[in-house]
Amino acid sequence: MTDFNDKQIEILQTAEKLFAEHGYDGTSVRDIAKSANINIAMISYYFGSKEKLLEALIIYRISSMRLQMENLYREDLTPLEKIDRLIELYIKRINANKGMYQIIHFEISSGKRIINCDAFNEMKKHNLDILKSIILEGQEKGVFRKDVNTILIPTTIMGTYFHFQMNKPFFKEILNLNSQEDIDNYVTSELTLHIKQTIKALLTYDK
Amino acid sequence: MTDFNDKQIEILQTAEKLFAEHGYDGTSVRDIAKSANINIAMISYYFGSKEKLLEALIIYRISSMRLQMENLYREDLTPLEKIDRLIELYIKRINANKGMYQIIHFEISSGKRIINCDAFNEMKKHNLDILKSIILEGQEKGVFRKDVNTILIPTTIMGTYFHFQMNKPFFKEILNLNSQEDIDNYVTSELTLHIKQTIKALLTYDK
DNA sequence: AAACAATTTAAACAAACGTTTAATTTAAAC
DNA sequence: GTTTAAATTAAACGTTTGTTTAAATTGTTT
Repeated sequence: MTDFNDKQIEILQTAEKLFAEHGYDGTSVRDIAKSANINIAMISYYFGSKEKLLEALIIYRISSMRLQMENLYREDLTPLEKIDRLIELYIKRINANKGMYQIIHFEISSGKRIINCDAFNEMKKHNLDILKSIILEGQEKGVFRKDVNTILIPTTIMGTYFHFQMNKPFFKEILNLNSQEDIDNYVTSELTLHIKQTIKALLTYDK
Repeated sequence: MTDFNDKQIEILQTAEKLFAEHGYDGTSVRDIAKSANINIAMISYYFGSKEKLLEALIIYRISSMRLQMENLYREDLTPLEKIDRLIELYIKRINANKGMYQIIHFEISSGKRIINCDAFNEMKKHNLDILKSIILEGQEKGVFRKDVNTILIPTTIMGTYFHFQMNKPFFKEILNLNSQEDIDNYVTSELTLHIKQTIKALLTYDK
């Protein structure tokens, strides 16, 4: 089911790029074909339809998006250090799958297109469980406060990241970030720091 | 420039709803015409084109989106209380303009469509200035820490809110929120609390 | 080399798209 | 009541959309 040949993968990657840039509806199969240097009919030939191409793309990407968090859970780190590492992993993964997230978020939030987000939800649940266990560990050790809404912590981490990316033009202006490289640097330094600082403050703050 | 008659406003509101639900490209002028019970030609007649309709919509909405933050700045509250009020104002306004934000975010982040987001950026700058003065006041009073990235605080507030809304299906499932009413209640209680708690922790936490 | 299936192509398909036209109805002014 | 402008309509415009066809090419097997 998830075995695609080189040609199919090339189409999937091209589609991913264009869907992320211009949206699903904003991208025509001719755009994809031209960008991938293939004939239009090849999309129907390999995937059946444009909609099935989107489904295939989501399956193709999500299956390889699982976080390598299991080892983190077992590592010999303090709860605070684990939170730091967790945030780094989150950002690293989103950065590596920026396009896919852009697509999924729009298609899910629009709610119109019926896409199989079960795999996506399962992944989120799994990540949430790992976070829960880390926080519980911190709470038992008396380092973390107990009245935090654990479920909303990944939301704050990812929300901050995405909202920054969404308002790139604004931040480019007020932070004098002229190139994409400047932005990437700001993300991996300042933004990551801000998120770490925020979550750690939330977890350890005592009123 | 910003004076629309009743018919135009009806079209604008219908377009706002559909654009927010299905995206700009996902909505046809025929969809809008049918939903607003008008003839297709009326859109060209009143606005010139579909793209100009979008521009008119953004002008129409953004001009009435200014926050009533000026009074907040002058009110006799502690910096912490002002932060609380600020967050409430943020969420209240986003809730009232949910559709517009959905549209703007997608169109801006896609970057393809050239829309006049100057007014939008000006508004954000203005809100940022008010936040800066509140934080400065808190810092001078010794209540707030001084090594926070003020610029990214609205990003965390709004990002958390939007990322929650984007993942509604996921939260519906794990939080047993069955109706839209349940979700709205969760937003105004739990989610708002979480955001307040997070920002206050970030501002007052001392390492 | 012949036969076969898999791949790739150009061309055509009907449907939907945004927009325009020209005719008609409604409203206002005189 | 006639005239003039604004509002509204159905129909058509030329493109672009996703998809299919049938022929041509390539690769593999015998």
